[in-house]
Amino acid sequence: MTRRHDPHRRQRIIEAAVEVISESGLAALTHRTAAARADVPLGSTTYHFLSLDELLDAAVHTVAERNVARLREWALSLPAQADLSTELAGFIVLLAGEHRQTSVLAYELYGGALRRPALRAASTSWDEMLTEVFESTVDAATARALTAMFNGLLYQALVSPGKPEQADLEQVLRRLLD
Amino acid sequence: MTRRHDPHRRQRIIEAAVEVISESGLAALTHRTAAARADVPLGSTTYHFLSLDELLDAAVHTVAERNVARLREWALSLPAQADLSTELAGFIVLLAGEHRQTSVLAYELYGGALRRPALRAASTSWDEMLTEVFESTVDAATARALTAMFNGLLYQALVSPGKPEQADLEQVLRRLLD
DNA sequence: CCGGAGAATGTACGCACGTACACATCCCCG
DNA sequence: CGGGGATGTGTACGTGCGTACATTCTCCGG
Repeated sequence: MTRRHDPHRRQRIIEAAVEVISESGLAALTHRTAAARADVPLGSTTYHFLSLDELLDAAVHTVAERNVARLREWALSLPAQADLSTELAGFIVLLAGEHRQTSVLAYELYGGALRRPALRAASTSWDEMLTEVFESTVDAATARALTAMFNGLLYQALVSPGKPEQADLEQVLRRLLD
Repeated sequence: MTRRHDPHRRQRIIEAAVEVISESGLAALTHRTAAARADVPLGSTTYHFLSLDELLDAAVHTVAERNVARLREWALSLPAQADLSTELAGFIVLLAGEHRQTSVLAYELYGGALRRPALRAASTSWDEMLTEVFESTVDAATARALTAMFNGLLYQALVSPGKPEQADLEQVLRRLLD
């Protein structure tokens, strides 16, 4: 039962922390919730992470990396002659639906980054990747506009009850892209 | 010294709570911080508010009302033939500069609203007022696009160090509005 | 003018938290 | 193969929190 030797203990704790903040939010992460989730004793989390902030940083960094990776994959999977408005509207629907939990956490991080510099890298890397992706298709100013608009639309989709309508989103995006 | 009778005690506590969350964030609001800020004993906050959530709700409601009022005032002060891109860029600079504290709180509320339904009304009312203002100038879909973009741009301005450049913002906004 | 209802106060309780630390265990290398 | 450093564990301490509540005070209506 007791896993006395566990070479991946540290990584497992980070993974547990990611699960906790994904499901229950940043405020829910404590040494105890992470330890319970990872099925390790309390002392283990304080041994591997000198402070709770250090654990939070590791978890947030992991989440940010995965978000950016997902975005990159999506961009690479786009058809060559794709209509950006259609594709982006579909991506928003996907992120607000199937990947809702991750997206909610992303915008919770957004809000938190305004007061906690440690979280800033996560939101910045997301914005930079968005702009980078868009700049391969449109000019720099439009890419910046699109990044801002994408974030605004995705947030609205997340905060509103019910599924967003892809057709509506597409129409709105066309105001900028057509 | 002891103010045994105070007809506006409840309102003063709400005001203190607004100050606390404006300066130090949502997480900083406790019965004790609010009481200290209002210069009343701890028992006073628990007497006037059955729970901390009730106090938080009152404070958030107050903040949301003021934000919406400021937005309405700004809209009414616009010159008749104003260029919307220029004016909006200036408004973003103003909100990210002089009114930074309030704006930071607004987007902290945005993030929090995703997990705490009690905060949702605050972010929703802001979005609705924005869209309402824009619809007096542009069509509905553009207004929605502009609301999303405005929020995205203002957030970026808040999270980035240094003052945003009004000319840059204006150029980005023109991608949608021209 | 006085009594009671509402307002105000101070204290206390129980809980969850971050962190520290003494002790147990394990692996690896000399 | 044995010892030492890294790893793992359980417990305890101090703090700040939300909340409850008995007590004191203040005002005002009859």
